[in-house]
Amino acid sequence: MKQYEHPPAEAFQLTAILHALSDPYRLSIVQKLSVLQPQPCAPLQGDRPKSSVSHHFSVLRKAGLVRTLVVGVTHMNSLRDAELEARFPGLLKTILEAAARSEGLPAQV
Amino acid sequence: MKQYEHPPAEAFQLTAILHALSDPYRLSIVQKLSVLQPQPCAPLQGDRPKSSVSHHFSVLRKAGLVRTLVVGVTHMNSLRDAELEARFPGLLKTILEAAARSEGLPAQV
DNA sequence: TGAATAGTTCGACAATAATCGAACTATTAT
DNA sequence: ATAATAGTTCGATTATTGTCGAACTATTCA
Repeated sequence: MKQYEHPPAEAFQLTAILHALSDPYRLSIVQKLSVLQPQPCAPLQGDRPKSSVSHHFSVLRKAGLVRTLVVGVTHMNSLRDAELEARFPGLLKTILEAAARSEGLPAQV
Repeated sequence: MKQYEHPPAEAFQLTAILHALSDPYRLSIVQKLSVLQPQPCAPLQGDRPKSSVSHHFSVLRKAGLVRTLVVGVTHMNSLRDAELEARFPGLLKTILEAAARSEGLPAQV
């Protein structure tokens, strides 16, 4: 049951977090996790091949957004929301609110 | 006195904003502007060549973060903070606070 | 043990983005 | 008109990211 490395909260880098969330697919993963967590990778996969999904989760983990717990054969992902809140208060919540706002609008012309 | 194109606030894309701010140099420009605006490009230039600076300002403009007003020979930049606040409440402020927090810490090991 | 499941790692390729010199544009000052 | 100033645009180069198939690992189940 080998587990992942996760950076400690003190090592979170704002620019890495912003970069991680600047990808629409990764942002959508974080949005879905914010509603239901923890959750394995599979339901968040969309139509992408597993190797891409794995790559994006790795980016999210390295930025400190997601913690992945290996439980048997599935990898359970959750947001590190408490740690993020302690390190960068309001950041995740505000970005998630903004993400919710930018949906359901007429396609960007 | 030709002026720039700036996207309307309704067209702001969260992911473009996050991407723009995920670059440390651009983030530092936005930080400096938040303290003193409007401001020409030159004082924000650092040690970079003009063409790079120009590129980064273009990214910031296209994301909707910065408005550039051509005044005579200088280009005065300011944050589009009111419009950003209307479109994505709290976003810019929270990111700037996070940026302030992530400074003055021991180098990331 | 063997097969199924869930996801990772590797490696190659494509796409996007950053960097920077050189030439250019617009405005102001002489 | 000429020159100086402030910044842009172009084009080439490099660096960083994203994508995806194929092979691999770890765990569970039969």
